[in-house]
Amino acid sequence: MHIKLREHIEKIMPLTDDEFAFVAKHFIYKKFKKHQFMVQQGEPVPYNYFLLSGLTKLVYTDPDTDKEYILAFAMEDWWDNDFQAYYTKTRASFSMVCLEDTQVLCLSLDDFNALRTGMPKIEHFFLEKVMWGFLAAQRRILSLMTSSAQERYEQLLAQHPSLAQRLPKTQLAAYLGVARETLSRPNV
Amino acid sequence: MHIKLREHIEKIMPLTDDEFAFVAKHFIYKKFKKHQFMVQQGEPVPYNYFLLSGLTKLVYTDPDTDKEYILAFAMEDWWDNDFQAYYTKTRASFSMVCLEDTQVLCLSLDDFNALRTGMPKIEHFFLEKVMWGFLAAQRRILSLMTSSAQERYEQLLAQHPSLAQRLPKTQLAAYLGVARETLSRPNV
DNA sequence: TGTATAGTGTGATCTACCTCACACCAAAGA
DNA sequence: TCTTTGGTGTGAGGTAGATCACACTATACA
Repeated sequence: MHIKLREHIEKIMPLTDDEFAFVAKHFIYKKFKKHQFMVQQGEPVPYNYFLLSGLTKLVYTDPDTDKEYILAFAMEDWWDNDFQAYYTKTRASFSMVCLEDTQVLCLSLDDFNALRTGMPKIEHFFLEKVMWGFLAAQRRILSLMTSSAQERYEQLLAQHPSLAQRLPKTQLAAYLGVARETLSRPNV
Repeated sequence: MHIKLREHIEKIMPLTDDEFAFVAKHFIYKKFKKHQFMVQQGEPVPYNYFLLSGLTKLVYTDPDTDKEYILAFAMEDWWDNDFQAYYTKTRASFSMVCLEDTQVLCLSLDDFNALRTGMPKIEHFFLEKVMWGFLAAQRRILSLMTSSAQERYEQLLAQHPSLAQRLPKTQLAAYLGVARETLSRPNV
């Protein structure tokens, strides 16, 4: 079951068996059902999550309007979390919700820090991960500023066709920051 | 002159004199005049930049409309760049332009990699930096989705009053993704 | 097997914001 | 000193897209 984690890490940084054993023992396995909340807005965030299977969303719910804004989706082989709350041991600003049954490997902050100090190589891996996450976020900011709703929808369909198939339009709209109805309107 | 870099790094990770000497020798000093392009859209990006003083913008210019979209500002004690182009040795998608006379320390990609491998501790520093950059980007995405132009303007004034004073409204508007005129309209 | 519940399309308003256009003022450079 | 350039406010008109409302279909559940 941890084999997926190993493959995932070794895409960036090869590990000896001993090294991976050291990494693996810091993770614990959990499974969640569709609709379950892995992280709840307003609650502490004890773990960081690496998805083995399934599909999750990271979502901010406006307390006044109850409108949902989706910051990220995650599926197999992705990390997902309210990283800020996790990393600063504060309460979650977002919820992380299962859109399908989901299996994860969990990493507590203490274990994360133990990994970082006990095995400097792992910092290389996470630096790489976070850097690409940052660049993706920057592209999304640019896309929000430069592109129309329709264009952003088409970009999403082109870049993540699998996501678009697994998710209802309501969820895609909440990710794109547009009204659900807009995605059905005649294309200009 | 490198003292600012040392202070900057040591906010996150203390260094011995030897360690810092090793770090410092990978950087070279440069200065630029207001209006100079440190990075040019379409050109290679040989360096990463740590600002000692001054003010820069990272900007995407739409080739068709010539409209500017500002991804980031940077001032003293910040890093700024088209990181993707830098890191992948591809051509810049953005330009980096001086809005004031600016002094920087430059780090080539080879030197960056030499630092990372020669001194694993430095990965810790960059991981920390990039993580906070990622979280800031995520907050900006959320703000673009949830908040009106006026609200985003007020958030900016509240969070970065110094920036707002040093910059014309045209630049702030290009950062917020709104028309310049909107920032002058009666506040709702 | 029937009844909720989720997902989708479509029409009719409404509005925040863009665009264009122009006037005014301040700072910069010849 | 004059002239250019950069920055700002304000009006009028246009539009992408939000919002509200409803009908239709498919899936889940008792």
